[in-house]
Amino acid sequence: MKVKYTLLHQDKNCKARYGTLETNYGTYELPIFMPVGTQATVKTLDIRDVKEINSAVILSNTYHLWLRPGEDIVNKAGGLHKFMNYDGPILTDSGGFQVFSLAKPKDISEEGVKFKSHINGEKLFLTPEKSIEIQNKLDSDIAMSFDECPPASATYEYMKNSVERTLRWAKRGKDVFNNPRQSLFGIVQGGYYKDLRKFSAEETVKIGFDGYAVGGVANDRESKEDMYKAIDYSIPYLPEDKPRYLMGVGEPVDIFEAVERGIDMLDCVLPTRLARHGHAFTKDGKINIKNAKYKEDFTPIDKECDCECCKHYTKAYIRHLIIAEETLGQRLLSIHNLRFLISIAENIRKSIKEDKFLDYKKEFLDRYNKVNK
RNA sequence: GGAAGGAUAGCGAAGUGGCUAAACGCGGCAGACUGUAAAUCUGUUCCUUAGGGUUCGAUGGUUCAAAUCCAUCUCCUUCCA
Repeated sequence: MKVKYTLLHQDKNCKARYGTLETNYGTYELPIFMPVGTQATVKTLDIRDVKEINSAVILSNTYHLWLRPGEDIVNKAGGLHKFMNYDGPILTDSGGFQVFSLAKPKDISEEGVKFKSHINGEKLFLTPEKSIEIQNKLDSDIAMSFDECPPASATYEYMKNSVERTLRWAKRGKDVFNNPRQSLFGIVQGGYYKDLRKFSAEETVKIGFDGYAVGGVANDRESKEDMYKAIDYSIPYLPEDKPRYLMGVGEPVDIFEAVERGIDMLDCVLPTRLARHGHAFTKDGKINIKNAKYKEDFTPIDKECDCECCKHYTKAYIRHLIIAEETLGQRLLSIHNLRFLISIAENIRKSIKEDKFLDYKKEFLDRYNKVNK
């Protein structure tokens, strides 16, 4: 089935929305934070860990699975869900982000994008049709349109051409799309140019998708204000009855700012990457567990947190694990950081239903920023 | 008792007359990370009141100049008795 969004309540004081998303694997409340599992695994976690933290949708990546193990193998396994033993919704990114992270502007043509494999340097060519065909085979619940994700610093002229090409790619992808149980989301680009965001959003909606994403954000060390503007420039042109997904964001503060502007879904590698690098979110700000001051700190990372890491382990122990490069440390911190963001999303949903989103946002951020720098 | 090799910053290890407060690695201390080329990357790591000061086992020499050459001593490793 196609995912179905139902708007149940909008906060009286801002654009924050509470709703539900019906999927092949049940109905979930939005807004949600979605963990990233690029290579059919949320790094360091077992699928039981992922369920334990009350995760809903998880991400995977077309580009990575295309290269390894190959979409045909995943297809033979019975699709991505069976392959990775996950009976919840999966969203696959199209490889569009890899256009940003792996390809150079000169490698991008009307037909598609030339890549050099990050694994062995092999020359690869990915097109909108190919991306969709791979995603159809992977059999995720939500496929993403193949887009160019240009840096925020791109010139107006570059961005305009890119937006127009991404629209043509979106159309081409939709035309070959043929998996009846899968949904397809379009992606709004346009950087921080108001008119390009509007144009991109309106034209993407004209093509018609099951949901809409705001992309091209948080990829160029731009200011947070610019990033929030990009959302503001895009949202007004998106239909109310479709889910809105902000791609690749973010930090706790960004989740609040995005939801306040009408975003329903977010994903980010930050919680798991920070975890692997020894950083942890806490209600009193982000901490670096490797700091010497935690050497003899026998308290949990966040004593108010309900995750398996905080219930059973101390900072001193996790610090030891991370410094000794024991993978359990990375796993425990990943569980904690993901649970931290997911529980924020839970509280956000509750607050929107009570028209108290802005109160919750202020309460959370006042405390989070107080000690943090 | 004899022979050979060695002793360099917290550790390991380069350096064999000036460009050396001394490469590099580890360890230590910090920082970055936003649709994952990311268990990665960056900075820093003798003291300092920032002008300098004191270093390369110890002491004494040679030299304009020594971690680098010479002498003696101390300790370590290996080999021969």
